[in-house]
Amino acid sequence: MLDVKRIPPKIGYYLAGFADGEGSFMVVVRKKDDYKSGWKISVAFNVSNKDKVVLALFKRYLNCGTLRQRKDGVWYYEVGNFNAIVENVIPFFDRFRFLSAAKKNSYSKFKKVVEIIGRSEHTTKEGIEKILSLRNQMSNNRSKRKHTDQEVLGSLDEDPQRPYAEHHMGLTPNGDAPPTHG
Amino acid sequence: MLDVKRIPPKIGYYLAGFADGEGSFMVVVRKKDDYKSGWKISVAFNVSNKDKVVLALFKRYLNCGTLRQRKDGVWYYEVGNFNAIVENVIPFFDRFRFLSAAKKNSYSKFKKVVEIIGRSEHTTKEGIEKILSLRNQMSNNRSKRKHTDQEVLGSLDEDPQRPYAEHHMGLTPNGDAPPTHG
DNA sequence: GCAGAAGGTCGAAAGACCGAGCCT
DNA sequence: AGGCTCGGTCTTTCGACCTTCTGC
Repeated sequence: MLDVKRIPPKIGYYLAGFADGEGSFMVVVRKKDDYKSGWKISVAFNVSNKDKVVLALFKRYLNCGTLRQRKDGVWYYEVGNFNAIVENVIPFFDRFRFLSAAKKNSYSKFKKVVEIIGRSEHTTKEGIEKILSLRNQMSNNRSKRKHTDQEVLGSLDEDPQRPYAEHHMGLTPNGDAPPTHG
Repeated sequence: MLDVKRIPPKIGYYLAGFADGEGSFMVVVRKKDDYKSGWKISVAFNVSNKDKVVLALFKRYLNCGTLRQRKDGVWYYEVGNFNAIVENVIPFFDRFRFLSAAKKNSYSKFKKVVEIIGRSEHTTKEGIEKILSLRNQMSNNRSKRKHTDQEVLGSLDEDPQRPYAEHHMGLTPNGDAPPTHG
């Protein structure tokens, strides 16, 4: 757990102000065929800038995340590790709070999604429905998304035990009869 | 003069961090035919954002400047008043300092230009040369500029009494012989 | 079956400018 | 003659996404 009391306030508030303008809290929804539900749901925090200095301060004081240079030359700081989001990122921004309406909004929705994932409900239909709803309420929604709610939720209605039931009815992968439990 | 001691540090550092990412210090060079030198030189500070909240805090705590909404919907905070730059903006950012290399650079160059203008040297050829040089050293230079150094400096070499001397050698605008001083 | 690191990219939101016009 | 405000807009930097790969 990040000890926010050890962070100099002048650094903390500065980074919070910087993140208010340049940062982004994301709910990531990706199609993954090897996932039971077919969807990989995660959260991430990122800040990008041409200048590396402030991003290095984020890495240092949040004590987590990765710093890389993108192909386009822009420096990119990102925390995708769920435990680090819970133990470091959230305690930081709960101490050094956002002031803009937009960031307050997306951050509070982000935290609700984190709670759902923390209870491992992001693998259930109900959890995913809640997460998609929260994602839609986020102010940073730019509608650049590839997968609509309908696409995600529709696929969840299928029986996960027989994902290709429609196409492989009555067949097992190797053509043999299904094994019994005995 | 802005009393920076009265600004809550948490607000001050937050705004400095925000300005590090979203703000801009500008040296403004505009063509003005009714100016003696033909060029109007000034400085300005601005911050823009879709969200109005933080910009309103700038106006409140810097206690100067204008806040407006552009045609494209983006909110725009700007300080163009020279006295306010000297009495409010600079004391603020001298107290709540920038951390990124890029902003430190452009801010220090900006202050040097302010000093030159403060001594009223921006009306002399030497002053304008210094200002253009500093403008070129600024990290926020995006080369979007309309007027090149050559264009500005070249026009300063001309005798203001005979602005088209090079092209009208030996000719007066009406084709008559040049008038004598008598 | 799930998570994280790393790499890549579109397009809107910013920055970073300019000119007119008003005021003194 | 010069300072400031308002109105406007071009261009690039980002925000906000996506994919693949690796590991257990």
